[in-house]
Order: sequence, then structure tokens, then C-alpha cells
Amino acid sequence: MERGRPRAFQEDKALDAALAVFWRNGYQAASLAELTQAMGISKPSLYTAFGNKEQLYLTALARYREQQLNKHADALAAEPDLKQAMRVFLRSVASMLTAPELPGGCMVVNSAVACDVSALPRRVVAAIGRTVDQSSFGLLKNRLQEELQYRNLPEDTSIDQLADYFTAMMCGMAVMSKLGVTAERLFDTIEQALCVLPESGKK
Amino acid sequence: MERGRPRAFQEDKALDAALAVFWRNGYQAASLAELTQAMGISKPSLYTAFGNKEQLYLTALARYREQQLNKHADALAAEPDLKQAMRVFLRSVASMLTAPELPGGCMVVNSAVACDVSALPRRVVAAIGRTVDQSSFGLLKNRLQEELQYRNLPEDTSIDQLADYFTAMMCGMAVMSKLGVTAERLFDTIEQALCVLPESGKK
DNA sequence: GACATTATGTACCGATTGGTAAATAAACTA
DNA sequence: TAGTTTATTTACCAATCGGTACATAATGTC
Repeated sequence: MERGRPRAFQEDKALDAALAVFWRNGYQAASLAELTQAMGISKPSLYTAFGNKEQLYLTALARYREQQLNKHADALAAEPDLKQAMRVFLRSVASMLTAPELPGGCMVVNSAVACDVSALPRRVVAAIGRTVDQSSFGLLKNRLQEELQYRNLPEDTSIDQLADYFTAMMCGMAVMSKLGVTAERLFDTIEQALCVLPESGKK
Repeated sequence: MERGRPRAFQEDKALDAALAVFWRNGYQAASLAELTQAMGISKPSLYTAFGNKEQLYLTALARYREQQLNKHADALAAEPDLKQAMRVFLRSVASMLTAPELPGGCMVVNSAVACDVSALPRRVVAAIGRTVDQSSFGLLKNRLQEELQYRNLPEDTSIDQLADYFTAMMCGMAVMSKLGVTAERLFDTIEQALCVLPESGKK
């Protein structure tokens, strides 16, 4: 089947290592030296297997979405009650942000804020925007829209406004976690944030 | 008075230019080449006048605090009603974050999230932490404490929790502004955030 | 065995990083 | 005028940046 000399490393293991570096440092500050060292491969191996730094980042971001962000989306979808769903969702995020075995904060936020957007490759900027919309703003908007239709939210509720609010909350927690705030404090912050939602007992 | 050859540039003008570069790019991504070009001076001039990159950053951060963050603090202090005070404070911040003539976002957030904290000079990390505490968390905590003493907040209100909540809100807006969210949307987000506070009519 | 194909290690590329040595220029004081 | 002090210009430093040329090694096919 496979022609030529086989890979001496496992691609997904190496990708996980690259993901950790990008997650911790963002796009720019992640150097090829740090990447290759973490991945345990040489630069030529990296380029034959993953293209270049930009493509490696995009691949790592996709993996981040699959194995991290989707987890939170699943938690949201699994809970029928809106307020409780938002609670599990935000707690899932907060736990990731502060998990000691993870690089810290949110990979998307870390990358987006790191530097002038004009200093990042166009595709990287586009992928970051798409991820925010897909895994936070758009995701919440869909759920809130459903709840509105089922009359679980006041009629005059602005869905966009509420989705913006919770997206901002998540971004804020991502920054706070980078500043050393603990999971417990983030959990308290979440309870405060949930005050804007009506109580579970309908309407 | 002044001994030796006089400066051929205005220090505060150059510092403002440096501030803009650090504000837009954070600490690491701001290169000496971009800094010197924006400041209109040569590298040796920069070093004789400001020390090195680290000291220049610390000086620029102090200026950022003086001419930007203190403005918001003044707006907060000038308003007697808590909810209205928080409103003008957050709006003042949101306006800065999205002002087209400014570099975009918050200098502190941009720097803090940019990369692994261990990649930044110790003093830079310390100064960032101090600024957050002084211009957001600590500032809000003091005001909220006062309001609690004057019985303008429920007795069982957790001041720390509320200060964390609004600090997270601000950090979140800083990220959102970097993602291209407009001032109007941030203003709507602020109104949502203010829901956690009791109405002006006492207690 | 020879050949085509793919991966790896070594060694390198030009460009950029933060920072500086040395010479010169402009002000003051003596 | 001479000497001191500080600023500027030019040129440079070692280290690192992202990326690659080239030779070699390991596989499958013929």
C-alpha cells in the first residue's frame, strides 16, 4: 500500500504536541524550534508531513475544535433546561481554561489577541473567526433561538445580544485564566453571569 | 542646566508612538524595528533615552494607565448611582476598545494573553498583574464595598465575586473588539451585564 | 538485484531578532 | 579655545526566525 520509507513518528501524537505549543503561545510566538522539539521531529519531517507553519496551525486548530470545543458543545446539547445547559457549558469551558495538564486559556483567544491581525496570515485570521462563530456565538445563538421558539425566554429577548453577552463572558474567562484566576473563581463568575437568564420554572 | 547635546526628539511624543506599537502588538510581537520607526528615532537613541525594550514597555504601560485607564476610573467615581456608574465606566472602556484612532483592544489584555507568561520578563508580568488589579478588580471592589456599606447592595452580596464578574466582562469585551465587534454591540452586551445589579431605586 | 518513492539527518539559506561599539556632533563649562 | 558631557549616526554583533538543498536511508515494486 504505502510507498516509500514509512514515517518514524505518529502523526497524531506529533500534532497533539504542536497543538499544545500553539495553544500556549499563539501563532506568532510559537517558533519552529519549539514546535519541532515538542513534536520530537526535525524541520524537514515537519514540512513533508504538515506543509508549513501556517498549515500546521490550521490542522492543529481543527484538532482543537474536535477534541476540545466540541466537548463543550455536546455538554450544552445534552442538557434540556436552558439555564442548566448554559451552566454545564460554561463550566466545561472554565474547566478546560484552568486545567493544569492543559496549556492554559483558550487557543483561539490566545491567537486572536496576540498581535495585530494584519501580522497573521489571512487564512489563520479567517479560521479563528470561523471557530469563534461556530463554537460560541453561532452555537449559542441556535440554542437560544430554539428556546425562544419554545417560549422559554421572554418574547422580546434579543438573541444576538444574549449570544454576544455569553461569548464575551467566555472570552473574559479565557483572559482571566491566563492571569492566574482559579477554576473556583470562574465558577462563581459563571453563576453571576447566569443571573440574566430566567429561572428554570418556565417563562 | 542641561549638560551635553540636547535630544533631537520629544520624549513624550516618542513614548506615545511606542505605546501605540505595544498596545497593538503586545510585548513580544513588538519589534525594535517597528518601535524605532514609529518613534522616529534610532536604536541607540532609544536605548539612551528609555533603557531597553523591557523598560520602554513598562514606561509605556504607565502612560497607558495615566492617560487611558484613569479616565475610566474617573468616570466611575463621578457617578453617584452604582448601576449608572458601572454603565458609564463600562461604556468608557468599550469606547476605548473600539476607537478607530486607537490601536484596538486593551493593551494589558493584548500583552497578557499573547504568549506563555514564562516567555515574558518577570517585571512585565508583574506590572500587568498590578495594572489589572489597580484599574479593574481592585477599583471595582472598593466601589462595591462602599455601596454595600451604604446598603445599596443586598447584604449577602459577594464583593469579590461581583468584581471578578465585571473584570471578566471587560476582558471579554477587549477580546471581542479585537475580533471586530462594534461599539454598539459592546454597549448592548454591557446592558445585559448590568442586569445582575439591583435597580437604582435603593436596596 | 535495480529502481522508484518517500522520510530522515545535516547543514545551510537570507532575513530578522534584541542589543552595542565606535566615531562624530552638539551642547555646556572652564 | 580646550575639555566634558550627552546624543546621534553608522555599522556591526551573536542568536534566532521560517524554510530548504542535498545526501542518505528505508520501504515497495519490478
